[in-house]
Amino acid sequence: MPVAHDEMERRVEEMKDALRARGMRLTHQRIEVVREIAGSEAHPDAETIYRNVRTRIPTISRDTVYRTAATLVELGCVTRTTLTHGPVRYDANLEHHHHFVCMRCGAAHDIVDPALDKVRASASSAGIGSVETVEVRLRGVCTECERSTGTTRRSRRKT
Amino acid sequence: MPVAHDEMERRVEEMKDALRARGMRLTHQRIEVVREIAGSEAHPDAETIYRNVRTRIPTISRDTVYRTAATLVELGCVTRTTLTHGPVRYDANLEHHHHFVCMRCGAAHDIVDPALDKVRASASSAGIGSVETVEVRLRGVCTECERSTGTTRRSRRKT
DNA sequence: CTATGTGCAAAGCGTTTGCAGTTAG
DNA sequence: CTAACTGCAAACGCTTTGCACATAG
Repeated sequence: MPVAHDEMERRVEEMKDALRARGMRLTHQRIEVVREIAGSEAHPDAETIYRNVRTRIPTISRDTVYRTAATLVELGCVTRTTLTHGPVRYDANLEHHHHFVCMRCGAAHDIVDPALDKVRASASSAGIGSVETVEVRLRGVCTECERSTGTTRRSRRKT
Repeated sequence: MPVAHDEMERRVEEMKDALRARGMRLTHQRIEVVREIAGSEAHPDAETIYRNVRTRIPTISRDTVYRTAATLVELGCVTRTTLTHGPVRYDANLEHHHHFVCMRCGAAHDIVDPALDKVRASASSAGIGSVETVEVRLRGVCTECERSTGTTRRSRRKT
């Protein structure tokens, strides 16, 4: 499921501004990687970004994807997360949200739920440290995989 | 913080039984890896297990650690988790629990809190899939790192 | 004894890095 | 123009695998 057009454009402009503010050049490679990350809700990994951008810039290299993604993370425009084992995945949704991860296909869905946001470090965490963020991770089987029992969409290790 | 002696012995016996039940041999290498995983609450990675077991069996190889850990995961005695970026970490605590992860040193603490267990898939997740497990991840700075501001205990990438 | 497990070394995957040529500003 | 960026290839860290020897049962 792609990000709504307006939201995507907003994100793209924000990232471009951040790059410019750092005095970094807006090369067409960078712009396409930015568009790819900003426009996806699937928390894509570097390989997926690379594959998709390659349809537009066939000469782009994986290195540029990795470097641009790392830059966006540094700039705070994107977060890296390890939702599944295997490659790091990039998330352009900066709103506070939670995740549902399919144990069969590895697909990830954002979950925005004010009820989950209430989960706060309670007495149990006292003495352990100071909590800065709370993320709820739901694991299960996505509706798509439930329908096609047995078949896996992508070969990604579960958990 | 090590696991309580009795609990550790219970876990060790459970794992040995599971290995026997599968017709697998209880080699001294396997037993030491089992003891190491069962006795740690720190969610150690393969390298840490390897380093510690090596003090008892100097000739053990990393491969055996990986293989034994993989076997224990298959047998359901241990779970693999990626709490931080970097190496997979093993968790011998099968009780339902949550995690606090220090963003500075990467240390992980188990959190058992019935209040957190109440977090359930609410309306928001409807239509996404069927939820099987819920894990709450708290991120922040552990008390130890708060005390020694600036210094990091271990060099592990945060988040 | 003999099937299983071990250590070794080599390969695998995802990712990072040094370099020389390329390009945005 | 020239500093910044790219693509390449090589290196990296973590993990898995094929093989011949070693050992638990």
